[in-house]
Formats: sequence, C-alpha cells, structure tokens
Amino acid sequence: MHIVLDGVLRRPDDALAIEEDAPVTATILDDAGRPRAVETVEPGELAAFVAQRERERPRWVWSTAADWYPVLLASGVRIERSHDLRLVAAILDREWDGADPVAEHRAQLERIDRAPERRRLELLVAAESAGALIAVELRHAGLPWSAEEHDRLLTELLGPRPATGRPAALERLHREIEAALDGASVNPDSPQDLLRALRAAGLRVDSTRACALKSIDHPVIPPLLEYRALARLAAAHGWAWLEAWVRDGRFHPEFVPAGVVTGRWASVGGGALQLPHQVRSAVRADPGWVLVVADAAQLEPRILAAMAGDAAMLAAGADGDLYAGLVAAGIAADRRQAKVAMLGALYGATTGDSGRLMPRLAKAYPRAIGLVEAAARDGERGRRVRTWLGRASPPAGAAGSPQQARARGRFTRNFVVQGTAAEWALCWLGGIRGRLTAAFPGRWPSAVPHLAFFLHDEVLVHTPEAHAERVAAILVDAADDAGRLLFGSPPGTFPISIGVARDYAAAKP
DNA sequence: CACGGGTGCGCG
DNA sequence: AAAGCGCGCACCCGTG
Repeated sequence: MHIVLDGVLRRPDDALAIEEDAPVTATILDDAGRPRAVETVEPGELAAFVAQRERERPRWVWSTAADWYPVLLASGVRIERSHDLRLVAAILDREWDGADPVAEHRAQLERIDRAPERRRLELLVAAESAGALIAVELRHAGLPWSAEEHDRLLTELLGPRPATGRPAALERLHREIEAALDGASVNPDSPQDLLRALRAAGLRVDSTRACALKSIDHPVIPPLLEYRALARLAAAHGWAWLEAWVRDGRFHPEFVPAGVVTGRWASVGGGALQLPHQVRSAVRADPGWVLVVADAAQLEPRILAAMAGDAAMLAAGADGDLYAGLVAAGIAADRRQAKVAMLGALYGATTGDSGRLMPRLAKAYPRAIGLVEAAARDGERGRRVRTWLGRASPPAGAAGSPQQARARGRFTRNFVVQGTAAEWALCWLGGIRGRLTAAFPGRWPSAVPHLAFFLHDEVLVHTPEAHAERVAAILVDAADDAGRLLFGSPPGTFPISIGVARDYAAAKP
C-alpha cells in the first residue's frame, strides 16, 4: 500500500506553522497504484494519522522527507518506508514543480517500470528514499557533543576565550611572524598582503598556501603555518561555532541527500562533513553509552573492482587491505605508493608519482582501469555517464577547449566510481537502520542504539555500552547486505573497520 | 552596506 | 599556466 501526502506543511521551527498550514490530503493507493480513498487530515492530527496508518506498513509518498518528516519526529512518530518524489524526480531527470504528487508518483513509477535496468533503478529509488529519512533522523537525534571538552581543547590550543579580539595564541604568533620579517607589519589573514610581505623579505613564492610554504626554509614559516592552523580552528570550529550549533549536548547539522552531483550527501550549517580531526574528541557518548564508529575500507577501489568484475583486483582486496594487496602483487613498492596510484587512477592523474604508475595498474587490472578510462572518454566527448544503479552525470555544456574536455573526462571518470560508492553507502545506511530498528525496539533515539553521524563511507552509532557488540555485528552484516544488493558479491567484499570508544577521536585512530 | 569572486583549507 | 575528483565555509577585497 502507498499513501500519498499532499498539502502545505511547514517545518516545526517555522513560527507561522499553525496559522498557515492547510489541511493535508492523504490519498490511499491499492497495490496496483489506483487511488482507493482520499482522506483530509488537519495538520494537528497528522502525526496521529501517520502513527495509526504506519501499523499497516505503507510506503509514504511525499514531496521530500525534509518537508514532512521533521514534524513527525518531533511528535515521536517514525516511519519505515517512503518514496521521495523530489529526489526521485532528480534521478529520473524529470522537472517537477511540486504540484499533484499523486500524478507525479504515477508517472515516476511508470518511468521506472519501463527502464531497461529496472531492478537497479528500483533499488536506487528505495535507497535514496531511505537515505532521505535517515538524513532527517540524523539531524533530529544529533551528534553527542561535549561543550566542556570542546572548550577545554580550544583553551589549550588558543588560550582562554577572549572577551573581544583574537585569542592570545594568535596575537603571540602574529608578533612572531612580524619579528621574523624584521618588524614589517603584515596581515596574516590576507593572502595578498602576506604575499607582498614574504616577497619583500626576499622569498620567491607565488602562493601562500600551506603546501607551498612548507618547503621554504625561513624563520617566518613555522609561526606562519601555526598561525594558519590555529586561526582556522578559531574561525571554523571555535567558541562561536559551539554556541551556534551545539544545543543540549548535541550537534544538529542538516544533511542534504544527493546534495552533491554524484549522489553523495552535502550538509548545510556547521560544516558537518568537514569536522576536523582536531575537535573530534569533543564528540562524546552520554554516560553509560559508547560510540561505535565504522568505515568502509578502501571503498572506492573496491567499488571499481566490483563494477568491472575485475577478478585480479577483487583478489588484491580479499585479505582486507587492498593497498597491501597491490604491494603483494608487485604493483607498488609500498602501501603509500599503492594508495597514490589507485587514487590517481580514480581521479585521472597524468603527472607525478600516480601518473607514472598508471601503466602498471592498467596492465595488472585491465578491466577496472578500462572502465574508468571508458568513462573518461565518454566525458571528453560530451556524453553522460551512469553509476551502477543508474544515476546520470549532469549534461555537458557546449563543447569547449581540449582542456575543458579533459577536465570533463576527469569528472565523468570519477563520477561513476564516487557515485556508485555513494549508492553502496546508501544501501549500507538503509540496512543499518532497518536492522537497528528490528533489533532494538524502544523509545528512539533516547533509549536505543541509533545512527548519529554519516560521512560518505563512515557511520557513527550512539549506543548503550551493553549493546556495542551487537551493533558492531549489525554494521558488518549491513555492509555484506549492501554488497549483495548491488553486485551479488559474497560477504567480505566490502570489509569495514570498527572502533568502539567513548569519543570519536579514540574510536577512530 | 550587500554581494560575489578569489583564496585557502577542512573533510571524504 | 595548469594542475588528480567531489564538497562547505570563513575571510579578504573589489564592485555597485
């Protein structure tokens, strides 16, 4: 059964919600997709209506989870399944203005039904919709955050929080920088001014980026690099960040499913996907609880091997560390070199270490390398490429210069792998959610293990300590499920590494 | 004063 | 000059 919700429903944080909300229309469809009944629901009754109907395990069809689900969660109502019209419209390349969800839903199902790779597209639609639910649930649950630990860490690195102006450490480093430049005054926050000052001191530099400065031997460089790192910490994840984004011991970022063209998630507010390792010790489980952190090992190369059905490359990853497998196979001298070579193949490197290793990779793994080379050629010719489950790259603009064509090729080369890895991660997430819900009935999220963070190929579950072992097993099982769903691959094709600790930094060394 | 491009750097 | 992929955010600084 499907139930299509239509109406103007605003987010719970919108102060005008009550006055402006119009009644909601719920259209109940039978298994053939034909409308069987229409009900009108007052916004105030929506959560109760959904909770009641959820017992029949319908698939809820709505504009997008971000429109509807926050208010349901705020009322304590979770749902199992949805069809996210806005996200699916994007996958199907359909323009949709939000009008008539019933008609749009019917049109989407027809389109999916006629697709040549119907089973894959159905999986993508289900995984994308499940991801949309999870994104809202992640925001609702929040990432457990110790303001006390964060403040301790900032004070240790920057000095006590200043009432006004810059922290003491930055003032001291600024003075050291100017002293090293023979007293010349300089604004280290201004690349222009900094470049001028460095040149005036006789340094031949054309950029003030850290990687360019590191190779220079001059007394101004160490305090300058330290200033940069600390100034960034203060600006991006300092006390102001803490006040803006952490409430009641939780960081509640907004996740945006498919916010990236490849299908990866993006985030809005607080830089959730850029949390520096520096502050991760502030991510701290509640008393009696722990964090179970898991990440998929060498996900993108493994995805490429599975997509290409490259038996040699799959074998290189069979012992748990694909880069070590490349070394054992004689492709690279050491693990670091193996990693650089592999990433170069995925990104389209032509120069440097990784560029030089490409011929050896191509010889050892012709099917895998052939797949990304073909994607690159398609992109260079202005063609669109598709992920394993069928998400298409955006159309190319008008034909440009050869340089632009090559850039397009690097994009499409990476698109097929990054996009398919995102699909695997969605299936993993969906599997984790389903298994956690089945294994731990109870008040969500405060009483049961729950997803608390997601970072492309990494998840964090906040759980009572007693359940950590079961949660870890669920994360492994769900990774195996994801591999089977996408590729029919055996367990262990996508190994994950797991850490359990009170804080994020300790759980993920 | 707001806006937006450029720069730099955090993450995968 | 261009440069291995995808992002978000803070800051500077020129423009209107």
